[in-house]
Amino acid sequence: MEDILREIGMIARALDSISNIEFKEQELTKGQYLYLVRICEQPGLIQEKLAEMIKVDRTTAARAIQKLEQHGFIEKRKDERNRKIKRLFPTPKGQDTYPFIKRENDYSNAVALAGLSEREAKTALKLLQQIRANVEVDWEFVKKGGRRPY
Amino acid sequence: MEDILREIGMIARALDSISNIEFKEQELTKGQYLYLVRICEQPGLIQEKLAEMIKVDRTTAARAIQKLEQHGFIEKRKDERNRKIKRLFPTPKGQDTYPFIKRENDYSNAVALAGLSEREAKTALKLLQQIRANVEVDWEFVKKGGRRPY
DNA sequence: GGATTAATATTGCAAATGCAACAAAAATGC
DNA sequence: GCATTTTTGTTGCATTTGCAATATTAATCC
Repeated sequence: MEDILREIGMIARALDSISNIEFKEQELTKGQYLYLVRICEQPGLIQEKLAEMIKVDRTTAARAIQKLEQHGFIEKRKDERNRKIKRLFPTPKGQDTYPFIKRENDYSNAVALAGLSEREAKTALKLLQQIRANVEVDWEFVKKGGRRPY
Repeated sequence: MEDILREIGMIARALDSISNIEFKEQELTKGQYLYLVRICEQPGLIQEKLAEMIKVDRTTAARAIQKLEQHGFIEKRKDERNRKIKRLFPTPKGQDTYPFIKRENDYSNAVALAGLSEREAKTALKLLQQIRANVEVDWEFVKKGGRRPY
């Protein structure tokens, strides 16, 4: 059984750490870039879905989003149809920040894939998508209090 | 350019979240399992190297290790040759906890690889190892204050 | 050998993270 | 239509996380 967990953990922490350092220039504190890019790409998203996408606790997402709002990167708008939800939209400031984040992420991605052929990169993406799909089932199960048999 | 960053981030956060929930039974708080497994597998390790292995800030590692010591999972021993370093060793309690962590990690790994052939799993590991090697160069560079050109 | 630099460890702060608990609106069941 | 459950959002509290700054020993440079 190949142990891919540790590799994935190391890669994720290293890249996240790099991003957090580099995004300080944009006045974004730890983790906020994760939320902002997704809100820019899918305006109107609600925070519950965003937490699911990112795989983070609901309350963590709530506070990160609150900070983004306080610092003028995004705004929350009430929905007339459904008074329970608040839709998230980037402000002009948020939209201005987006290209910077995208460029940094693209660079990190290129660094990560260095030395791999086009074909290998495609394979990596495909395998990772499958792994992610597998893992998110368990994540939702355990998050809701489920107990895994091992 | 395939965007593997987000997939890796999602997978890592989901698995880490699952582990943190499941290891509460072992009285391990957030992240501590990462350090404990490695100390069990490489007794005598020093905390600086451990932080590098895990890809986490030195001070974060310092405090996680301090907690593990306070709760009796590991102990720090002074080195006679080099008075600068402290070597880390699991206590009997730590060693008792190790198999539980290993079993959980193995299970998560199996879940992650579900639906992949033996060959695909091997490929995934190989690609991830390469990606990790690529990424750790930049991590160390940026951690030391280096500025990446993007 | 003495001065400078690097490696290792620690502490002070400020901030993010996440569980528990709560609230309110919507969806579902009968 | 009403009771129950689910969805979505928030706040309190304890904890981890990480940057900056400091201390101490070891290693390197002339």
